[in-house]
Amino acid sequence: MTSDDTPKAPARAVRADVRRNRARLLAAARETFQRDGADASLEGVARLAGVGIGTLYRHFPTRQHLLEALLADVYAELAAAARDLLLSPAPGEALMTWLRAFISQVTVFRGMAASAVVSLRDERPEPSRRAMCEAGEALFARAQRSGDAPADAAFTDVLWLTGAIAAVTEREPEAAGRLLSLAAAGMVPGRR
Amino acid sequence: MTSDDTPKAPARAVRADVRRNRARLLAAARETFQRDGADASLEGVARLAGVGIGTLYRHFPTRQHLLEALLADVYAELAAAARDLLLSPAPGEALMTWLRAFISQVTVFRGMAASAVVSLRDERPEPSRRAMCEAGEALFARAQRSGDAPADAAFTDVLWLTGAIAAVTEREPEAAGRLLSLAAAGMVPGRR
DNA sequence: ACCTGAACACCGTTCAAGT
DNA sequence: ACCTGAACACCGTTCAAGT
Repeated sequence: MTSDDTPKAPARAVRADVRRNRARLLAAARETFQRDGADASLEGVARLAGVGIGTLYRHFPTRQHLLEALLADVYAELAAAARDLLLSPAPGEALMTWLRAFISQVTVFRGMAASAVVSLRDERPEPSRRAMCEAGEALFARAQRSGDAPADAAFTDVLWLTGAIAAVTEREPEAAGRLLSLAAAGMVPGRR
Repeated sequence: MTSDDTPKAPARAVRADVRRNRARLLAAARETFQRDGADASLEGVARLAGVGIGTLYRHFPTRQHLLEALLADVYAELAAAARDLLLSPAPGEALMTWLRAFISQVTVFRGMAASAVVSLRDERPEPSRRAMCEAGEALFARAQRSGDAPADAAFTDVLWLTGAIAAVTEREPEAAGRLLSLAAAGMVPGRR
């Protein structure tokens, strides 16, 4: 935030190191979690990244921090997808397409969806998640206006319910599709 | 299964011990899990039950076995509730009441609902769960016949979805109620 | 036949020492 | 300022010894 960048700051080289370590840790975590699930050994992640376990903890104090860093990329993509879908003509169809994408993206590895549900409950903003929620909410509000989605429902609940489906079906896309269709059409329609 | 019970079998006294240990373990697990959640230390459960850790493992080879033994009681109560509700006049209302009871009963402690979802996915019969599913299915079939529930939906999916809601809302009854209402009425009604 | 608990294995987490 | 990895703590699980 300093407006003048005097040449007394030699923090550049160090920063590159830190950033590279962070990137390596994220890549290693992605690879490890895809193979062993979100409960994989963090020691293994650090080893694959080529850093000490202490460095992992310095960057990501908890496993959930590491998982949310991976989710940030997913949320950014989903935000972009929601903005694109806002241009499509059918509001209900567009919302459904986006919810299917949400489930698909958030079940890249076992345990990721559960982590996403936790992150969605978190009160603090977190930029990429906030962007996704805003874009998704616009998509949902349009469906409400067109009468495709219930006027009295909250978008946060829609996303929560969709996350719940992702979390229980995990890597069974057909089952996820069935449960999403069921929740979309209604288990006991006509209920308020 | 022997039709003659010859007096040569002195297994009675031992059996009483075993059964008492099992009962103590279940009571201790219930108490411990209610306080610390389903991921509580099993060492603590054994200590509270007054038995060695080896005895716990002899009775329940995995944590999930222990949790499913606790769930068996819940399932038995839910089976009875479903049979009672089959006598009520409004099929849709009766189904909703039962699904609410399911969520409530299966969220007695943190982590119980996740265990229930796992147990529901299990292929093997398991008497009390089978009884609950049969009674619940009758309730659901009646709602389908009266046009309150979709004809093309499977009861196992309805229960799975309800379990998912229980698992993510856990000990927040208001949230569970909202998500259940949303899934009942439909997030995007008119979808197939 | 069942129970016990010491022993083993494994993992998360911290922090003193190093660069 | 950041990194390292040994050290500590804790827990799940087994199994030889006991009753």
